[in-house]
Amino acid sequence: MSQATVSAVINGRAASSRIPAETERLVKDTIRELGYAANPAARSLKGKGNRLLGVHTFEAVFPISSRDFYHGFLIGVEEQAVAEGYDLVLFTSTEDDNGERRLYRDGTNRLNVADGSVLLGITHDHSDVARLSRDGYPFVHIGRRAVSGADIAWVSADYTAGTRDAVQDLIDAGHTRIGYLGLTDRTEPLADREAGYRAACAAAGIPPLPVLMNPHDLEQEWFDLAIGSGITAFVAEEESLTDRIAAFAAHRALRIPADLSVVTLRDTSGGPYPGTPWSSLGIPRNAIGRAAVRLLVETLHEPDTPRPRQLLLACAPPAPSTVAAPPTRQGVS
Amino acid sequence: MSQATVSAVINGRAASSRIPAETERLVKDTIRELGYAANPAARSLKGKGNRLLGVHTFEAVFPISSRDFYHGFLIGVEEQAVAEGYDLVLFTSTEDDNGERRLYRDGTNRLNVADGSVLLGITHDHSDVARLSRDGYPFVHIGRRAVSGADIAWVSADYTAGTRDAVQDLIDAGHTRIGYLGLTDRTEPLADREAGYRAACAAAGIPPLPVLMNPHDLEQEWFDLAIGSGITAFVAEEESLTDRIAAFAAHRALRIPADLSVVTLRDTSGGPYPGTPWSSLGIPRNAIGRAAVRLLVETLHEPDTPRPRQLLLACAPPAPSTVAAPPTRQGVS
DNA sequence: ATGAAAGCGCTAACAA
DNA sequence: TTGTTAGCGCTTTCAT
Repeated sequence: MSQATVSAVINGRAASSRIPAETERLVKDTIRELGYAANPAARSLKGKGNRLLGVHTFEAVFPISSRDFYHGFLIGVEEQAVAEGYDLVLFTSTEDDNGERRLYRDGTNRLNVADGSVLLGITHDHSDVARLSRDGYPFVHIGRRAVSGADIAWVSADYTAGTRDAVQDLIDAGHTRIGYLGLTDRTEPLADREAGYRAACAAAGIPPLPVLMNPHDLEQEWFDLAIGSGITAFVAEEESLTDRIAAFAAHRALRIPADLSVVTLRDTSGGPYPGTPWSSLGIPRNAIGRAAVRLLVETLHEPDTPRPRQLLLACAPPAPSTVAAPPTRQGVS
Repeated sequence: MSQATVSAVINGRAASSRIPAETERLVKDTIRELGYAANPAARSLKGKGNRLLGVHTFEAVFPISSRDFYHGFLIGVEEQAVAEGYDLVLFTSTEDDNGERRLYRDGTNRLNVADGSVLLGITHDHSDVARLSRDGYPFVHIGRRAVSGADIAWVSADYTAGTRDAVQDLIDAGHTRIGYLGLTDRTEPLADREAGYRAACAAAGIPPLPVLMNPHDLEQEWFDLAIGSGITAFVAEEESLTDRIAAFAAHRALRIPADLSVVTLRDTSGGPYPGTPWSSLGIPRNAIGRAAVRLLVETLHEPDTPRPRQLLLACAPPAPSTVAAPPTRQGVS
């Protein structure tokens, strides 16, 4: 009984290697008795992979801790990893001295310990991702990421369609002047939302009214002007923005949604009043996480099979909690 | 410039290998330029370790998902792993056909991919753990685990002292007949709690009144008997048990804690009434998780340094929400 | 049907 | 100061 025989048995190649059933049983029994366990490092050195999937978050978060934007994705990633029989590596150690999470550090690409990785989070430094792609390392990004010169695999919510439909609903409800509130930081997912807004406006022939500002720069004066100009609904990229609106509206005794409709484009638990959650675009985090892992594993198993490398998953439409028909204008009706 | 030179530079042995600073810079620059990354499988084959710490949960839970008993431990584990510069492997794939999570499966000990592992959860099958210990694999168990013939490293809350003190507080409040409610399943952590209860009773010279039953076997009749026998306080191992007590007490119009004091020995978010949480023993989950990783990493770095391999961390004493002085008996005062 | 041997990419001892 | 070389434990091809 040689090394080769044992290897064949362990790898289920007993039959194809024409090893007699008796020998196979003997090997298995001996393995059990001795407590032998194949060294994963050695087999992975031989190019067999180690059934490890990495998870890398660009922002410095503890992936496990719950109250986090990324947590929902992670659950999906984990569920699918279990289903595929992979274990998960949480890359938590990749923070460099500047507090940024890097993929490469002093020559060692940490991700390499895993057969493939799921990347999530925003980074403005696309160079690491580009390099990863150049190096041929298998990865899937959660969230659309455009990196010039590289065909990045990603899975994202369809923010464009989701926003378009949400704005369309406002239009259907009778709104004709709909404000769009965006952050100054234009990452892909935010640009997608804005594009959806513009598409809906264009289709309905109403004017796009986008404002890109950081929440703390928004002033009551700006709000009063907007309302004065006839805006009856706001669509905002984030809760931090809608929260400002809620405050401004309260100052002017405007009720949400009776006097003003508000939709946020990232799902939240908060709302303008206790018990009233914001109407918000639902992000299918779990499904995205699962899809990312599925895509990654497929790529790992059959690298050469052509397959779509970018996946868009539909958003859940906003509940109508802070959306209503525009108020009937006094003196107009 | 040879392989050895590069290796020395990467491993920070440039100085000790007396490699000129110029060569070192050249190597580093080239590394950066080429995007070279040392193969972690190969270095770990060479016995260098791969800075991966495993996390294995015996119960079939998704380690990441939050509302879980284990989540608090996991956060601690993760925080300390980050601090020590290790990445985490979540072993999610170790479920066998019977739905049990095994350490060994068809000859391959999955844990071996990580330099060491943190184990958590209850298993009645100690054989895997015993074998792991015999094989010399470095691991730390979260929760006390007694495995005959093996000196298991573990970190646990000091349930014995915590329970003792909690019962002592009841005694100090004037209770002299204190019921103990336990599950029929006697795992180490539960046995520890019971021991603490018995110790407090013995010290105060009051009778220990333990009852071991599953929640659904507890009947109103039993409760009435207990109250009739003069019991004025219950200490229970779990919320499922105190919930039964709350129901029984409600049937007899007994108020908690005015008529009956109740303490649970595992922290919970629930309580007998909305807004009233159970007085419960606080488990320092985060600290336990951190301590486990610290112990594991110490063992990894200095296997031969003698150190305590079992750690007990103090519990937080119960808040007084469902604890009060016993009612003054009618006709006695 | 089984065994011998090469080599995966690295590290470290040693030779030059 | 740098290069050569022998493994680490496994898989796999080829010879027996």
